[in-house]
Order: sequence, then structure tokens, then C-alpha cells
Amino acid sequence: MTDTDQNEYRQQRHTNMLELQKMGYKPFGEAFERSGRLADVRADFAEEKSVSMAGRLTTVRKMGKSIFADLRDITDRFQIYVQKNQVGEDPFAAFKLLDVGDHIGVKGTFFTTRTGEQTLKVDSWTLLSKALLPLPEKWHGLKDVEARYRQRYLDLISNPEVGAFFVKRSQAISEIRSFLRSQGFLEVETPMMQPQPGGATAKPFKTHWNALNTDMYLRIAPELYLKRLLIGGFDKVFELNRNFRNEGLSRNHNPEFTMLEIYHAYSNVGGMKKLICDLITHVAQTVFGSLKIGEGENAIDLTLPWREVPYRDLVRERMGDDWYEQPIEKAREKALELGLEVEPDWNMMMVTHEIYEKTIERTLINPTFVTRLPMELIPLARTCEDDDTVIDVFELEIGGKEIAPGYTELNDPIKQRQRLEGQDGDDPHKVDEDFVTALEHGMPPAGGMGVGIDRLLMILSGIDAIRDVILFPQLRPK
RNA sequence: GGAGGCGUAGCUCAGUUGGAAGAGCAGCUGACUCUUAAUCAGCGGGUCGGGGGUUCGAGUCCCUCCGCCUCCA
Repeated sequence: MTDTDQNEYRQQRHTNMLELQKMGYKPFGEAFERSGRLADVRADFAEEKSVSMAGRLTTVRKMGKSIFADLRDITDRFQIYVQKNQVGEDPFAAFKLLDVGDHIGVKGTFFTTRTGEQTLKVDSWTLLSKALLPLPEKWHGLKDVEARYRQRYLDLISNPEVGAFFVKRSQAISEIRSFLRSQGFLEVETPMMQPQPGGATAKPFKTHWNALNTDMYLRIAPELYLKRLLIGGFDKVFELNRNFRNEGLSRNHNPEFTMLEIYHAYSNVGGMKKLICDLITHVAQTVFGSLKIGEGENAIDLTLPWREVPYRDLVRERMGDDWYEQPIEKAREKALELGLEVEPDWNMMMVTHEIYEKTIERTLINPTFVTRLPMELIPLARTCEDDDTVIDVFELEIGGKEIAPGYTELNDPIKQRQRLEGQDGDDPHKVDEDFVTALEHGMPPAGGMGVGIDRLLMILSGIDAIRDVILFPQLRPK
């Protein structure tokens, strides 16, 4: 018994492979020089022109002494025509042993069929790689959600729009990098393994460094290292890479996700605001071709300028002008009426923020900068000059999702220590002494910003599950 | 973690009240030199997610485990 006995498909294809081998074909062939990708070759189509192309055989229409078949690569599908008289008796017989899914290379000349389809008349062909398992069905494609993620390669083969999106994702990432570079920002790489996770409030993944017998954490944010670089004199830096948070899976959460963090010395929250407007509209325009996304109720218009509203004004606008003047009991009642669960010991700020997160945030469809958030929510940024109970910050909301928070960064080491101690009062060990020490050496005033890239791409492409914008989303191991 | 839904051929899916496991595509055999979801004729293909139970009899009902989806925490 061998594993080729597993099912009739593998067995049949194995048999076909052995037959081809007998006829002198190498089932897992060699390099093949093609004139170009299928779309490029098609772009230069001319009657009688000689070309070579390679791809995966996706459909085969056998008609006695001639065969029509489709080749596919990531760019296109192209029809080839194989005639017994043209290629010769043995190569024709061998071609009939090919299976859907095999990679082949072909050489021949262009012609146009009676029905007007650009086609390659094959002079010779070679086997590049045998597929021992069949592809998903050609017409319905692969729909099984689990299989699509666990075997993404099958998804990419049978659902062309999936591949098209990930090409756009790659272009968007590339545009973000070149845009920031053109503005004078320096891309840097900081540790993904950190002795102490910081820069955000989230559960980290823990791992162990054997040689040093010490626990390490996958980063939840690169922030504290990027700020060290500001102290070191890099005045405009960004990092575009993965963060890890030890949380569950959902439509909007993958435990590893792509984050862009940007820091600009001598700038502030206003500078960040300008930068994110320019960055997002640039990517929308160059990669997705429009500032308008979707239709109907949830259509998003990215046309500048974007709305800006202080947090408390927004709350008053939705909950009534006297929201902050009422007793806390009344606020709790209203939260309960909205179907929210609030704890009896929550204060006004906590109840209000619950309402904000659960009911108000999701209604902010067109880009909205929510500014002046309560200090308790954000420990690492500065308070406003005119009011030290609110933070000089924005949260950019698009499509009902938080896309990017931007700050005027806190560079006062004394206040920073107080904030960190206040945040984790029970466990003073969690104050990152090394970071506070760095601040004591003097960090320039700066604007800083984080951009959730996966969510941004969901917005720009109109895709509503994070799994569909990540090539290999995490799933429970089988 | 909680509630609900789903899991049947390689793929996409049916399966009635508990009574002989089905279709299309894919595969195999044959015919066919302009087809394109090729067509025509014929033939094979199943651990009904795993395990247990009820029953004369389970894809179907019950329990349990696994995985996926949706909503909630």
C-alpha cells in the first residue's frame, strides 16, 4: 500500500503520470522560458505571432483529433488549441493524458477562432508539473469557508477575485511605504520579542528564551521603541509590521495584525491629522481608484475635509446636551435602556465610553476625527493646553471602525511615570523603567499615530471580514 | 466562555414522517479537427465529521467530542 491508494483521483493521476514518464516526459519538469505572463502576452497579440507561455491547465475540451484547453496564471486565462496534425501523433496522445491542474509550457502561434477568441495554436508543449490531486470544481469554485482559509492556495486558484484583492493589498502596502518615504520618513524595525510588552493595553503572547532562561513577549505595539528612536535623534520614523494580541478570533480580530506606527518630532496631533488625510486619500486614489466606496446606506466618501468633533460634543449630540450634568444613576439607566451591560461601580466616564463604543462609534461612517478624549482612556499622550482632563488626541473613525488614533506624544518623564504607575498600580513592576529612563534623556515634542492596516484595507475594499484581507488568517490548529 | 446554525462523493449541493445514499461538475471507456460550463453514449465512485446510544431499522432522533460560521461576553 502506498499513499497513492488514498482515492481514485490520486490513483488515476498517478497512473497518468507514469504513462507520461514512459513517453519521456518529466512529471516535475524544469525551468521554462515564457514570452511573458498571459496578460502581457495577450496585450501584444498579433495574428501568426510566435510565442511561448506557461500556466496551469484549467479546462480541457477534447474533440477527437483536436483539443481546446485553457491555461491560467495569476494575470489571465488563455485558450490554447492542440491539433494532432500540428504537434504530431505521440505528443498529441501524451497531451490527452494531462489532467486539469497540471502546469504545462507551450510554444506556438497566435490565431483567432471563428467565435473571435484569441488563441494559441500549439506547435510543441512540455510538462512542467503534474498535479496529483484535483482542483475544486470549475464552475462553482471553492466555497467551503474553512477550506478557503486552511488551503488558501485552492482559494486563490479557483476564486480569481481573491487573488486580485491580495495584489491590491500588496500595492497598498507598497504605496504607503513610498508615500511616507517621499515625506522624509525613515522605515525602521524594532523588536517583536520584548522583555516587557508595552505601548498598548492588551494581553500579550508569552514565549521563553531558553539560552537566557527568561520569559519574553511578542509585542503588542512598537511604540516605546519608536519613541526611543525619537530620543536618539531619528526625527521622522515609521514601522509597518505585525503586532500580536492574545485575544479571540472574530470578524474584526486576528491575533496577529498589521500595524503602521508613525512618529514625527517637533510635530503634534495636527500634523498627524494632515498626514493621515493625505496618506489614506492617496492610497484610495492610486490603488482603489476612487474616494467613494460602496453604495447605499454604508457608502463611504473620503473626500476632504473630514469632520472633526470633540468626544464630549459628540456624546452630547447623540445623548442630549445635559448628558454630563445628570447624576450617574440616570446615565446607567440610559445605558441599560440601550441594551448595554454596565457594572454598578462604573463612573460617568466608563458608562459614557461603553455607550460610545457600543452605539455611537459604529454610526461614524464617513471619516470622522473624534478629538479631546478623556484622559483616563489614554495613558501615553499629552493633555490639551486648555483643559487637563482631556487628551490632545484624535481617533479617526471610518465605516464605523476605529482606523487610526493620533497623539501629541507625552514627553514629560515625570508625568509619564505617574501615568504608568496609575495604570498598573497593583503591579509597579510593569512600569517600563528603561523607557522612563530614555524619556529622562529628553524626547522631542512629537506627533504620533497608529494605523490598523488590515481594517483600513477592509474599508477601502469594502470587505467586511478581516480573514478576507489576510492571506493566512489564524484558525484553530487541526 | 454563552446561544444558535452547519459538517453527505474530489468540488457545489439535494436527501420528505426514521424504511434500498442522490444530482451536476470532476473521473473512467468510446465517438467527434473551431470548442469555450463543448456535446453524445455508457461505467465506476460514500467511515453521511469522530465516538456512543434509542430503534426491527438512523444521513435523519438523543448524548458526547472535533472543526467551521453567526451573534453575544
